[in-house]
Amino acid sequence: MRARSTTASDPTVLERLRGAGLRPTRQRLALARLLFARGDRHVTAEALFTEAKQHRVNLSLATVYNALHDFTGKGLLREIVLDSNRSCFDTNTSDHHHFYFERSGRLEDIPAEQVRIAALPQAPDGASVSRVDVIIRVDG
Amino acid sequence: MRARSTTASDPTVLERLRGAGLRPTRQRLALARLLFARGDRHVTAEALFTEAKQHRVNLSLATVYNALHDFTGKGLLREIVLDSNRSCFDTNTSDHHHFYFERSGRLEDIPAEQVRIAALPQAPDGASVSRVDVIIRVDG
DNA sequence: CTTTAGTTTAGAATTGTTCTAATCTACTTG
DNA sequence: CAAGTAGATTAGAACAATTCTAAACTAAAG
Ligand SMILES: [Mn+2]
Ligand SMILES: [Mn+2]
Ligand SMILES: [Zn+2]
Ligand SMILES: [Zn+2]
Repeated sequence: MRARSTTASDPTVLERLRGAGLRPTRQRLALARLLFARGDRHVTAEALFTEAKQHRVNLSLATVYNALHDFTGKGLLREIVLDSNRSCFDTNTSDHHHFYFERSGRLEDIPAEQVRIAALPQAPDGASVSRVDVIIRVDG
Repeated sequence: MRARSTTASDPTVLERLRGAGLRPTRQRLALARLLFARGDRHVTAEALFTEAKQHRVNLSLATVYNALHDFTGKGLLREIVLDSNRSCFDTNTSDHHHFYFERSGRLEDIPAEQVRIAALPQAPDGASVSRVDVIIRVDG
């Protein structure tokens, strides 16, 4: 990992943070790299913190929480609640749902098209639906 | 509250506990009365504890947690996860879904018939779906 | 540069929940 | 009924996840 190399993938991550109106600090850049480097991910604050340490990124757990919340606030991440006592952040912010493997705690995406909601009771006056979460809990 | 009055509604609650294979202790009876007395409810451990205190029912928070988990284990309640950091128990154990009013934190039932799931990616080999949760998050 | 508003940090504090070990009690048996 | 016992309750300690605090830092603006 040698020092803090400004690799080829950085410009993208940097633009991403700037575009969201977030200062591209060393810590945020490092976390954004870990989060968005490859494909969609579902992470926990603690897991991301551990991963950062493994990559020799020095930051505090508080910063990981700050970043996850800031990213979520700017729409770069989405928070998923599965298990009280542990929140999970999803790098896939498009409309989709989840399989939740209760045994392993793993999450797997389900494309939005595969789920169709037939009808809905009137979302009460002046109330707008902000999101529909479908979580399919699986034993295996 | 004058002693532990065996009111008219007790027999039902008592049978309910016995039927589930749970000893009808004073604390469980009191909590079951609060929970099942009228219509479906969504409660938090802390909220139920507060409610019990208001009704001059003396028990500890640990007992509330124990009871909620025991009841859930026996199928008398169902646990809903909405908000990391707070689990919520539902006295309606039939198949149904929820509106979640993010502002107020209130939950409202949606009958199962009103939601239809079109298709599902193969629930991986040997894995069985234990439950499908649909949570419609509403702003209002 | 200098300034400043936003960010990070360590550690303390809070919150929700679970655990422990002692005490109690509902129910069985005699 | 009178033990006896498995199961339940309890206070308080312990834990784990998360948030807060206030001081030190730093990106970006001037
Ligand atoms: Mn976590
Ligand atoms: Mn917690
Ligand atoms: Zn996802
Ligand atoms: Zn419900």
